[in-house]
Amino acid sequence: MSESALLRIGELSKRSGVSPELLRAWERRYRLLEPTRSAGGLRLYSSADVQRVQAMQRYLAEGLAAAEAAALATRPLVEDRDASTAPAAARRELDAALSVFDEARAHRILDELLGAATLDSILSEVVVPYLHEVGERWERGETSVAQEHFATSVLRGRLLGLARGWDRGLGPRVLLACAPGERHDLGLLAFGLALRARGFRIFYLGADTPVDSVAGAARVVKPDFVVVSAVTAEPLRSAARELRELARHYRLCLGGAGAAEVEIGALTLTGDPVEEADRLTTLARTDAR
Amino acid sequence: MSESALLRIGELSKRSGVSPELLRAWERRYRLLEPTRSAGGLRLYSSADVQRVQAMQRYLAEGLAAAEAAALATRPLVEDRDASTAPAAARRELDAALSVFDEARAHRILDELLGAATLDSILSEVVVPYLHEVGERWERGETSVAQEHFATSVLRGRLLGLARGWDRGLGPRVLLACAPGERHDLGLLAFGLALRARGFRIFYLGADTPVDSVAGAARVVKPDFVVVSAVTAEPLRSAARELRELARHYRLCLGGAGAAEVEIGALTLTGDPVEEADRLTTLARTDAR
Amino acid sequence: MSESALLRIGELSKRSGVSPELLRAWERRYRLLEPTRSAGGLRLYSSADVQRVQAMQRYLAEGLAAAEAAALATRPLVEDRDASTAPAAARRELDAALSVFDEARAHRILDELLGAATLDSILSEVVVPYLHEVGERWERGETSVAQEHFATSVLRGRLLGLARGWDRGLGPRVLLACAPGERHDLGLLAFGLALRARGFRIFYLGADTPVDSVAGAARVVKPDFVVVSAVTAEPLRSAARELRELARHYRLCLGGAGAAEVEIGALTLTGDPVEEADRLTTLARTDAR
DNA sequence: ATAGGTTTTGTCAAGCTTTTGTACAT
DNA sequence: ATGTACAAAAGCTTGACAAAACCTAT
Repeated sequence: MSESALLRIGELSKRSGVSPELLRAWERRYRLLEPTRSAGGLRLYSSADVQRVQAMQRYLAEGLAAAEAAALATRPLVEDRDASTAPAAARRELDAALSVFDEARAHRILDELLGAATLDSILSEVVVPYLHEVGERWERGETSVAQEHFATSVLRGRLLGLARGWDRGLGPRVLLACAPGERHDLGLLAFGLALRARGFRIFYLGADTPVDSVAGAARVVKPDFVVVSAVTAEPLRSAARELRELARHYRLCLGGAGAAEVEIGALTLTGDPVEEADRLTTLARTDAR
Repeated sequence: MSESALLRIGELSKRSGVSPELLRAWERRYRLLEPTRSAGGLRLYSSADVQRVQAMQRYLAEGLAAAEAAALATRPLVEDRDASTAPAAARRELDAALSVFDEARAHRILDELLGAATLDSILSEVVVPYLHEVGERWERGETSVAQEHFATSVLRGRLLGLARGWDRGLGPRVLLACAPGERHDLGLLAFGLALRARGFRIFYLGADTPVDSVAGAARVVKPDFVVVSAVTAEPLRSAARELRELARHYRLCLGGAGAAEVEIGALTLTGDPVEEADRLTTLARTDAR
Repeated sequence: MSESALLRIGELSKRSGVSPELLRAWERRYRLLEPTRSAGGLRLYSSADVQRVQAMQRYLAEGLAAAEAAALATRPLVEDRDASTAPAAARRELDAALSVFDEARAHRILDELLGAATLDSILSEVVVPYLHEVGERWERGETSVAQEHFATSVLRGRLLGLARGWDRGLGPRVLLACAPGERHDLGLLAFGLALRARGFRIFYLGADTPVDSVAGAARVVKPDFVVVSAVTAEPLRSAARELRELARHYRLCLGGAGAAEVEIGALTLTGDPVEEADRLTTLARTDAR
């Protein structure tokens, strides 16, 4: 975009789609814009002004009142740097600690993260990406099983710790299990935590659970949703028939990367645990009506 | 106890399937329920009331007369909190809670135990016997995989929670891993905790770890002891050659019931985790001299 | 989603699906919402309000009466996500619970913390700061003796529970005692726990212990380190002569804020228990060589 | 189980104010 | 370009109302 070019009000209006009158009104009422003036008194807008107008429009589109939108749009934008690079840095540090079996350091890093960020962001920006990374390295033969086991065990301990008491309360019940043969349960655990943060009650069966066993648990727990997850499609395909039967009695969702390629008429939750938790939340909300 | 959600009579009726009139009758006749009242006089039932109604229904289903059923349902559940008989009772309660997927109650029981007893005694008198019991029931086909998975997951979470940071300090280093193919890691975890309580530094790789991977980890960790464990003999036999090789470089111990029948010239730790931890402690102590 | 934006009632209504009239009714009747007002008197809702509305809807969907749902939704429950994980928040909650003598809630908070964080971080970011806070409030006369006693005894119980069996094992022995006249032992207790987490064996004599008594215990225990602690300098000064004598036979450390101003040729550990525990660990490690 | 009265809770209306985009005169 | 005016949309308060859910007592 053009850099330090100064725009007159007509041009700004054309670019932003906001009428000149309104631009002036925003300036007068909320001090949204701070144009310099030409010799003859014409307003000359800088690129900062352009950005503020765009921000203003975004906020308005979100439904904020003009006064509120303006307040946010004029707010000096900083912070970012920290918030955006911190997770990546934390992930690297975590990786370094875990790959040399330094559990204490890993815990220190996780402690700091838990103190500084929301659980959601830790899950989707540290834990899940880290798991992916480990998985890829594993495929490339760059990680030993021992390292992977160690890292997994440390993380599982932390996540299960955060999970304590996640079956209490009043929200909808969700029964979670990995498909038979599936050993990777941490993603599902992360999903469970994200759901918990949204008020669901979680019942967690963990890795490698036969479908009939899930059904048995469901009869006791009476869940509103049942989630069966797998990283590859194979475990889900093998169990397709049983899963369809399960879907007749319960609201079944298939989770994990493996769910993308399977078609058995159940909701698939393939993406980021936190986002998928949001989806399930809205689903549950509309259901409740 | 749990959250102070108070229900009105309609909701309690819906949840229990008992008509409001009957609920009021039970209250009037047997004082089964003790609802508080709203400002306007509506009954507000606590979770204790909910439980009493459920108990009442169970007793009625057993064929007791209403008066009898109510008498039993209102009786405060006597907890023989006697510390000496506690472990057995706690195990039973834990079992009951976990087999109906009641995680919150399981945690309460474990919390009380941790508050009242030493970790050693909890491990050797509650956790380990409980694991055995589950194993046996599993062999007799009395437990579903789901129940076993659920129970295991809850316990693993607690034990890993207690393990947090167990690699720090000054004691001898111990590297723990299950033999390749071995999936039962909780016994090994318990052993690790018992060792930790004696000052060892623990490095835990968990279930199903290839021996060469253990060796790789050992090169980094430089442990004073390496423990490889299995519940049956088979995984250890299959890996016998590699284990012998491992034993040439490290002080190797074989753990778990499977170790009893294997002969590869390593120290076998077949018994109770706590006792074996004591054995290893004296060994390490004499070593140090 | 959106940042610290303030919503007007229409937008909140659109987002939550609750009519403006009802939102106002909930505010009026249950004080569910606490909007700020614009200059002209329009309601401006924060994200906290949004969350309360969502919680309210969840509870309603569960079948609770509106009044009950609102009561639950207004009270920031511990179980609700990040409250439990962020140390600062946990400290506030703990404070709130203890200052109204709600022991059960305090225990719940501590349970969750123990599940979610490392003991180290709990000690240095919750327990110790909380003790400081109580101390300051006490000086300003804002806390009653009863509150302070209650809080102290609840915490002491928990910490002692964690301390169980901390004298066993292989690590260096540390004898801990408060100086004669010193009644504040919780900091020392926290220090002991941090040491224990690093593999030391702890022998704890508690508050107000005469120095010759410490010496007597030391003859039996044969500690590698003796730590005498006090919050103010006075108790240490009064006992200076005896302490010097003690330092001739044992490796003596002075702990607590009071140690800063005393000069008797012993290592002083004035800072955060966890950091000081780390210092002592490296000291012990180099010693061992 | 029914009858007759009460509480709770969502909804609506009337009358007035604030906010905000747009229009117009200078 | 500026300043004022204006009107539609959105909100505010007060008060009332009715259906659903509950109460007690017979």
